[in-house]
Amino acid sequence: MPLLKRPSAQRDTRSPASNPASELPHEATKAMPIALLRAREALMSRFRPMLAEHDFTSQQWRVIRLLNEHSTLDAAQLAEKAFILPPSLTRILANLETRDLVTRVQSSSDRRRYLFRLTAPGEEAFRKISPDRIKVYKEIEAYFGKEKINLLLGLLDELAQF
Amino acid sequence: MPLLKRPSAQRDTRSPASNPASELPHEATKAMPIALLRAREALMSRFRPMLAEHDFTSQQWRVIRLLNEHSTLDAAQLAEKAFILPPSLTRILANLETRDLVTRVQSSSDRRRYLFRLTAPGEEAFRKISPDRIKVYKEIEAYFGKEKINLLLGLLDELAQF
DNA sequence: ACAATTTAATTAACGTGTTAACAGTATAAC
DNA sequence: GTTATACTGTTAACACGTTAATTAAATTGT
Repeated sequence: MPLLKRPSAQRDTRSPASNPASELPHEATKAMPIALLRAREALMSRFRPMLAEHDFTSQQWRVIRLLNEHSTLDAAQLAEKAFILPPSLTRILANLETRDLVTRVQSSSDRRRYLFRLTAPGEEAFRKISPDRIKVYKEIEAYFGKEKINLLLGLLDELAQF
Repeated sequence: MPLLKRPSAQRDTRSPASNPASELPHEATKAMPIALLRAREALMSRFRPMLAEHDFTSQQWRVIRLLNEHSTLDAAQLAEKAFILPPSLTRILANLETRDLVTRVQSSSDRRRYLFRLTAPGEEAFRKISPDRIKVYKEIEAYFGKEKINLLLGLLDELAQF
């Protein structure tokens, strides 16, 4: 991997075609967003087919999984933990309610808020998929190794605080 | 809007005593997909506002940037380099053509193929945005450091080959 | 108490992600 | 040369991402 050579590259607003691409200062940084995308896709491509067999998208599954862990959450908590924006979450929850996998109860202390929880079929769906999911986790760990995973996670967390 | 908070890895559905922490096997791996998402969002949240000022989405911009680097590409090459699926790319190119930023020419050797290139206004748009973009790259590097960026990139590339 | 502000969730509008199916063209098999 | 197969880009249908505006309820300031 090429390291940066000279700190005096000031006029690189010019076309990159006139400059050897590998020595441009921000070559690595420029590749980061897509590298993150590709890495994520490598993982998701393993989960998606197995979720699709049970008619779940990865986002729907994230909500199911969180409700299984915490039993009741309001929309704001779900949005934060699942990293899903409120408008998307509204649609996802409407979908899951229609399928009787999730129910909502209006909070009595703050009537703007709704508390969501899994129904019995929702819990059942979670238990049914969990083994497949764990199998994929094991494959990832076998390929990549737990130390690298933790190293990568640390870097990602630090970058996320930018 | 969403504040950052460490995911508290706590499962209270079973007694942890029967399963020591070292045997909670996939805690880290489980967090990877969202960690990748959060890291990417930290970056994109810097680029999006500045692109929006020029009426570009990040995907549209990726296409513009690639056409600036390679001058002519067909749809398959664009899809691969920009990591955008063909149906999305079709819509993006239609949008950019409507705005006279990109033109297409049917390949004479293979008439299924279309070669895309920037128009003069397209090149102008690229040059206009580039300085802002480079400023963000520098901020990222100042925060994170080039060594960590390259370390992270290496890990991401390796994970992407899973 | 009451108006102004803030907050939780939703709706609207548009662009993209994802899968499946399709039309037109090129290549391979025969 | 005709048929079968594979490939390129597109369309269709649905779900999610993103921003702005909206509704209803809580909180603050006075």
